[in-house]
Amino acid sequence: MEDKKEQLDNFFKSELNKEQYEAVTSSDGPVLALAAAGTGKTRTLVYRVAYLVKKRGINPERILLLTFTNKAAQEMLERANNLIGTATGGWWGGTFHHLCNRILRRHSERIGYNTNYTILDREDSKRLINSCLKDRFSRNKHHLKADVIMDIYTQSINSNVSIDEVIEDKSKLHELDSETIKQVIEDYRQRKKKDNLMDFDDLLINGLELLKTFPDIRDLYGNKFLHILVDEYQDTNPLQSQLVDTLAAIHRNLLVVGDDFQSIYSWRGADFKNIMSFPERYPDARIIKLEINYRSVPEILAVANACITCNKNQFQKQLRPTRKQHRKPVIAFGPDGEWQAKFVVSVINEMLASGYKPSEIAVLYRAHFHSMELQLELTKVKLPYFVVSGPRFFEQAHIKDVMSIPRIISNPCDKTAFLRFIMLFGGIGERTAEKIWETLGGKFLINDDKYTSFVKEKLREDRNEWEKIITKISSLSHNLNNITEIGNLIDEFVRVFYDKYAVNTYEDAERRIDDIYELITYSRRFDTLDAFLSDTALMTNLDAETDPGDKKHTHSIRLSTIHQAKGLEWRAVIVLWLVEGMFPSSRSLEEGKDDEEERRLFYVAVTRAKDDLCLCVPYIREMKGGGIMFCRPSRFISEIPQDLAIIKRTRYSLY
DNA sequence: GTTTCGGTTCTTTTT
DNA sequence: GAACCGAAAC
Repeated sequence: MEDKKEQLDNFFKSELNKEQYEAVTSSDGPVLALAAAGTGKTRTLVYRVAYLVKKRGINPERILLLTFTNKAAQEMLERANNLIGTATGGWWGGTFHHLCNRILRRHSERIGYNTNYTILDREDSKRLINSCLKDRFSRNKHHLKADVIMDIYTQSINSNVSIDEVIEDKSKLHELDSETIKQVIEDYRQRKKKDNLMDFDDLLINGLELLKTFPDIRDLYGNKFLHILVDEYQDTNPLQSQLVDTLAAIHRNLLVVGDDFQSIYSWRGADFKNIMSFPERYPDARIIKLEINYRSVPEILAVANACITCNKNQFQKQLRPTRKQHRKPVIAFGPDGEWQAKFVVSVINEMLASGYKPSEIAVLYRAHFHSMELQLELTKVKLPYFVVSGPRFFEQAHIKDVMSIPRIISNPCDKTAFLRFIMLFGGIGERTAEKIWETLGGKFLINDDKYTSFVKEKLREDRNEWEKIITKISSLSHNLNNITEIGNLIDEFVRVFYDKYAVNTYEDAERRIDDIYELITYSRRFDTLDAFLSDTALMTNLDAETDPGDKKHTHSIRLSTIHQAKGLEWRAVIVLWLVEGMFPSSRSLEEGKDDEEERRLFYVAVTRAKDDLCLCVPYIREMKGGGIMFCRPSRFISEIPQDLAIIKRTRYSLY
């Protein structure tokens, strides 16, 4: 027995460096791990989980692992399971939204919500705000945009600031009618409550409210989670940190991991000072610094270190290399986007020829549209690539179209879904759809006579198709939560109606129909309709979330925004469009904001690379009107000392 | 009064 | 490409 324990100890010692070991094996109480890029942050978390279960005998159900994406949580728990040796279920891991959803599905009745509430994604929320706007100003012109209102609302919530303050802040730029905005936001709030809807922010607010107002619920979860681990702590917003503090109040076994250099979500309310004030909120916290970088060659780290010293408001620390000298990063100057695309293709070809696998190469950029030319070029030369969530899978029009059916089945008060569904049929537009909803009395009842005759009257050529769908839905009404039946229903809907609709509406109907079949297959992983709906609503992207063993992932070059590259690494990283106005983006510098977050973003891009880093700097940008614009190289390029990089000009080869 | 269609404008980052 | 707006077509 003693032997085994010692073996276990030695195992952890041999697998980790001194600081990692300290974090992994720390006894109870709060711990702050400041982990610079590539210093084994994930490794530390994974081993911590394994240590708690294996060495300390903690039941996995009593460990909560909060991460930035659901995928990250999945991966970590999988790796921990591998370490432990046996697959253990019952883990609680995922995003803050995920956690809140899980809690709310059990207790939301306490705050006046049915437990089968529907989650609104951004587009849904926007539509709902728009409809609130219309209700209030039916005829009168209103110059307000739903986008603006939502932005104000979200910011106020995520930064924990009053709506007035947000408006005042914005009013420095544009005059805003604060009374109207507040009215519309209030309408929006009430509509959500009445129709049993929650937007992303509501998940956090309501989750927190549940914990704050009901001591029994707070104690239930406070007691349950013996250990709480939080990844990417530098990107938590006030709401999220309150959630953590509330949940950790009883046991106080809290391990947070983060790096202020990599805080890139301030526009979502995140503030890296949150991580720095951790020791004030937890005076007994142990602070562990991880600075030894295992990922990148020294030449890349030199560029990263040079970059971040230009930020004044950071807590200076150095990345210490462990790897051998390799070669310097390349900065490539050339004419325009077309050149860049061709150059990148030639670089990739060179890398593939020298033995790199496609999956070891990533192309990163500031905004999705920066990769347009490259995508065309890659397609042309038939290099396999995949884009990490341009338009997100579940936010595409055709997916939302078919998803509207399960949504109204799950929550008959979901007006947005109902309108979307009924307006697919020719002859029914916004006006008619609203009237139909009124006839129904704000709730979808499949066999309501008044409503069926009304719809039939309005329908033009799709009457038969509509009847078939309705019959199918009502035949299902006893089996509502059965996911297989729902899959069959969508299948039938496509065959009877949507296939034809798609062909008439979209150029790429075939691809879209394929997507829908993929969706049906995907749905079969879930046990219930409700689980399917809430998981998909919280999911970013089907590609990013499906198993990494997928062919697409192992044989393709990855194209992604830097934001979505967070936490990942590749042998070779190519960064596009390093010119002023694109990166840093001109919008981020508006309103007198400083450029430090953009620089942190650049730092994140650089530190993703293990062996090779290539920064592209075209000097001509084609504008929308067809004109061109000359660009200055990004300040992040100018800030790199000349001797740290190899400068290339207008050539199609890397070395 | 409604629906549909065509033109215009904008695309930072995301749970 | 897709959301929004105004004008033609039903």
